[in-house]
Amino acid sequence: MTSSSTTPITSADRTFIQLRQDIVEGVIPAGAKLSETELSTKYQVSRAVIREAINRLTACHIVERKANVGARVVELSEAGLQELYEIRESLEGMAARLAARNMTIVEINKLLSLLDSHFETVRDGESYYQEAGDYDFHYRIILGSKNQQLITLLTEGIYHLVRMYRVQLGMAGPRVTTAYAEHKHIAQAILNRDEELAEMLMRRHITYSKNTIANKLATQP
Amino acid sequence: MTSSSTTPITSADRTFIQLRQDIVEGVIPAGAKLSETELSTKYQVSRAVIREAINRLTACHIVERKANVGARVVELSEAGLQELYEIRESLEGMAARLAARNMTIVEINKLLSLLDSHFETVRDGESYYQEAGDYDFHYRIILGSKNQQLITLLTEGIYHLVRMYRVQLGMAGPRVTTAYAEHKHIAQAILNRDEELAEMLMRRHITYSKNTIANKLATQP
DNA sequence: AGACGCTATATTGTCGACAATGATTTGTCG
DNA sequence: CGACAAATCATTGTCGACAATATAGCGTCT
Repeated sequence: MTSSSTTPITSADRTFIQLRQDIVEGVIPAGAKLSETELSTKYQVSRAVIREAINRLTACHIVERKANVGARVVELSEAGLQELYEIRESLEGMAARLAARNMTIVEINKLLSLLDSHFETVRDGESYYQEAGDYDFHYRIILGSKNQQLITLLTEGIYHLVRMYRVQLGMAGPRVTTAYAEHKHIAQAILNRDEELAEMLMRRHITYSKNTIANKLATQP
Repeated sequence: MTSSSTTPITSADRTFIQLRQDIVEGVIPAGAKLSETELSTKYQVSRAVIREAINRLTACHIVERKANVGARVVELSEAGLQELYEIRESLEGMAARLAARNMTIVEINKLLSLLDSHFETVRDGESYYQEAGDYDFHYRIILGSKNQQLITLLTEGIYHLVRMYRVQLGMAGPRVTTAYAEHKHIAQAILNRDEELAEMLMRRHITYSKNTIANKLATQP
């Protein structure tokens, strides 16, 4: 996290974040219709701020809106997951490449020590790693790219959709330790300033990750 | 193009498209402040629809908004161009890869004949190619990826920013014919279903394109 | 004279009401 | 009895007014 404490000032910000969280966490289920009046009473704000929140959600591709009809939460599908992860592969691969180019030494060292601390939790058998740890790792590499547009595109846009898939499919499983090794390799490539390798490893890492989730989706849709 | 003629029904749609065009074309200059009241009188609509239009523009990264302060058109900079084209390289590279995988034979044939028609205009010395022709080519490959999220991300989001850079720097020059050859090679790779090569060629093509624009920006900022 | 604090002003954020559009229900006709 | 059409209803789109916040200008104090 950067030290810029971006406290949500405006009411629309709070509602947007709240709504997004409720959708990602599944409190509002996938495919549900978002009635503006209903939500305005539920969240105790005017319809205008609900409207703005919904508009921002559509920008993240978390909800879809049709003119004069209304907005619905997106449906989670095999095809959608495939598409999303193709984009992730592309974008985060580039992020890894740029991180290998632009991350400072101290940032890389912090990344490595982060992985070390992860290793301990993994060895202790806690599956804590999956959610927060994985997020931390990818987040730091994205920031390390120093590409502001890429950063906002991923962190504000795509990542919440990714989280939505993960949360609503109840991710867990044997992939944890494997992912740790892959993270380690990526960090090593970044340390070596090997852009090519960093990108390739990240792309493969994400492809593997996609297959894991796709299996979950196939077995328990 | 799909046959779905998405006629902008709502007033906010029209205003959004109009505003976006005015910004991209430079009628509203880069860095300008967007006063809501001012624009509402200028475009003869309520402040609410101007607000919604501006919100959509921020989603495209064409304008930036600060809470309780206002919205400004983004500034065009060397760094911004760099960032934008790194994203383009990544995303359109992936699009080319997916196009090689998913485009139908008839789509590929149409792409090739499109290039043939382009060749004639190039040989006749018309620089028409640069704007519309280049756009057509990339657009078809993006659609050919069959990845809906990628399609909207590029066509609704990033491409308008790219166009803004191009338009406001007055693109033209000797790159035209070179780009044609690159396009030809990419199409050939797609025809051969060579995903790897298609992605690589597209990435290089975009890198070259970036350098051309960067030179313009360096000489006549 | 310079800096700090306060007030005035302009702009954005929020709200409730009205208008327009789409969906539903009901009634009539074949 | 089924299907089509018209009217009713609910929901979204749009608007003007009010409240909250930031900026700018002025005055005062050190």
